Amino acid sequence: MDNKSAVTILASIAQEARLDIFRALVQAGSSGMSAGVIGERLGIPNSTLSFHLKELSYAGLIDARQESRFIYYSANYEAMNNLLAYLTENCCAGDQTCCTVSTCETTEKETTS
Amino acid sequence: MDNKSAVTILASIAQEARLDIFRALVQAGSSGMSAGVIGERLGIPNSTLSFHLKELSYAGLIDARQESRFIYYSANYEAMNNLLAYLTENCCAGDQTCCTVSTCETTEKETTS
DNA sequence: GCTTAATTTCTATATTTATGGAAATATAGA
DNA sequence: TCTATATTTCCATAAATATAGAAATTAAGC
Repeated sequence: MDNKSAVTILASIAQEARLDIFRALVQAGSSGMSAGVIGERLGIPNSTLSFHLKELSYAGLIDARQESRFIYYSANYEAMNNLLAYLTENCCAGDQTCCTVSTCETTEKETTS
Repeated sequence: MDNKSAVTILASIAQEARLDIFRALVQAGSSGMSAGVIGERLGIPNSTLSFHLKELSYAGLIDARQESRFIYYSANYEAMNNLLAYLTENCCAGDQTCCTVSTCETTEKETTS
């Protein structure tokens, strides 16, 4: 993760509608939600929603897959984790007890050991 | 944490110079850095730096304290943690093994149990 | 109260971003 | 191919944001 990528990702969720969309997808899990359902649920007009979905996709924070006539959008958890790791990198002057980098893996599951 | 607060915080670091500033302060620890040192280290003109520091302060992501003739800025780790928790809230449709919310406490230290 | 140094405010300009209606473009079933 | 539905693109407009020089302010030491 570099500065520019992080800024692109952060800008993609630094907007009320897009933050709502992203959080809904984070909570929806890997199956995601269709554009129509997202728009209906959050009360966002088609064209506006499409614009915002494109922003989030471009940043790499969400994925899209076509299924029948619908396009399903889902959170890219790996991208989210990379961003959080970048923000907290070398946190607190190396004090290990200060920062714990978050993890949120979909493919490989971790034990809390 | 609500949508608007999160957007304000995210917008405050969704900018190249400000992200650099914030990450430098995250890494600097609670002692922080003076405005002059930040500006010199990152090559940012006075007025531009002042503008960006104000944005970060307004969002609540950094704190300022006067010390002699200098103003020291430091990361507000609690605000950062709250943001990260908001982003990952109820992650992955309740799958506990998917998301682990990050923590980065300065005052109360956690054991990794 | 004067001087020096650190930081902020003022100002103007350039750039980017958000919005939503209308039209266009897919997609799949009949 | 025709039709219905889902989604995107086009477009114009409004609003917010980034930049940095110059001037102003603040704070400390003498």
